[in-house]
Amino acid sequence: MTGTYHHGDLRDAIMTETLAMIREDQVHLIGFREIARRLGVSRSAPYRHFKDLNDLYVCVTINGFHLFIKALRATEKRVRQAPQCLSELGKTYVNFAIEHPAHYRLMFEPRYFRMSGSDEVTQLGAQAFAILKQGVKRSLTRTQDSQTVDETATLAWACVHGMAMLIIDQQIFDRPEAQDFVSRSCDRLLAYGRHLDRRAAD
Amino acid sequence: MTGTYHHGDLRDAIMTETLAMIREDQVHLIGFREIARRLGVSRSAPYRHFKDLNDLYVCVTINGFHLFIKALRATEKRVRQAPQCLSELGKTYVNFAIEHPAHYRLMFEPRYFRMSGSDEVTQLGAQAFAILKQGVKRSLTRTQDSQTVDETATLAWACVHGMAMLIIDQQIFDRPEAQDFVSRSCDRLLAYGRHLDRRAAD
DNA sequence: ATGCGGATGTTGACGATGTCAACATAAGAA
DNA sequence: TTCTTATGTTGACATCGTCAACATCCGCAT
Repeated sequence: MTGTYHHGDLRDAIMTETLAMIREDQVHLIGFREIARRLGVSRSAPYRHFKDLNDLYVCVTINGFHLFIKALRATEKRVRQAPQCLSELGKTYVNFAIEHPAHYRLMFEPRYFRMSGSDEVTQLGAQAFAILKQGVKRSLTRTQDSQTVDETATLAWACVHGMAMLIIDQQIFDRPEAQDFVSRSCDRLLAYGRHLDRRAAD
Repeated sequence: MTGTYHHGDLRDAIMTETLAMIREDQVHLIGFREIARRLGVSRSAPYRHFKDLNDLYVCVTINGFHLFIKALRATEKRVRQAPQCLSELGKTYVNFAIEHPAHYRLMFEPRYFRMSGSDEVTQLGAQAFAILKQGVKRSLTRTQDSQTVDETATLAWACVHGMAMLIIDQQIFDRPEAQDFVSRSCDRLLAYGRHLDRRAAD
């Protein structure tokens, strides 16, 4: 922070730059040498803060999961009625991907970054899925069969994940349009769920 | 083919090896040097057959799209009744991903391979989507509004793509179990579509 | 205040990669 | 046969991730 020798907050700067590069579709350029160059710091300075590239990715991914889980929990608290809650969880899910595309990619496309697994990441992913599953379970008032709940939750996950990927990947829509699409789609899928739930009573 | 100097069918062998490495989760190892090593050929022999790594990926991807479109068209012909046809198209879609995971990744996760776009690939992707969209359109007997058709097709795509990704990515299920899940889910989503279609008549 | 230890940044080195150019060999046409 | 073209090989270069050795700075105990 004094002259120029110490950067002051290199660790944070590296993580921020990484996210920026992912957002700007420059994943192929990511590397300690390039990041260091952009931050005006010598090539292996990053090694003082991260064991290796994989470690950097894991750290940012964990941050992302914390943000994600926080958003899901907030929605869970905000909407008390079960079926609406599920639909809102879906919107929150996809909107998170729209608003934090770089984090989302790290979290759900780890292969894209040649990231190898981490117990903490696995566990956070499970936590997030548990929230979604809980939402499904509460909205299926008549069918509480565990296998059905699991399968429905997986299907719900597939739908929101698919929407998220298509939107941030191919940029089919721009922001407001995408959010409208997501909102309508989640409502439609919810209506479907309720429909099924009723029929399951037969 | 004679002694050992000429390989005989190097081009094909390279593409096959590439697919094998993707299937075996060794994308991080893919490279001309490594592939050449595995095929017992010198390091830059592949350059006689592909301009560069990106070109290799594009060629394999194009093959994949041809297989994919063929499978979709076959289903389209096999099932004449509109709504069932859509559901079957969905199953065909996801089953293709299950049976050709490496091709599917190349086709729908181009970023994963640092693959830069190609007009031919884009065009083949559009062809595939058109088939899906046609299936949606034919099954929405009362709602032919173009925007609704587009949006529904996109949602359908998101659902099958999401299923495909979750299955080949996280290997949630093994083969037969996955296919059952897909089959049930596509039927459920179809029932949903018909339900909506009926309500749209109001 | 001084001086020392740990945290942070730098430089040199190594093996690996993608790619190009120059060269070698084989297959097929004339 | 000989010449052309397709295919495979080797050498070279810039780049990358990473480690080890070295330099500089900050904060704390004296």
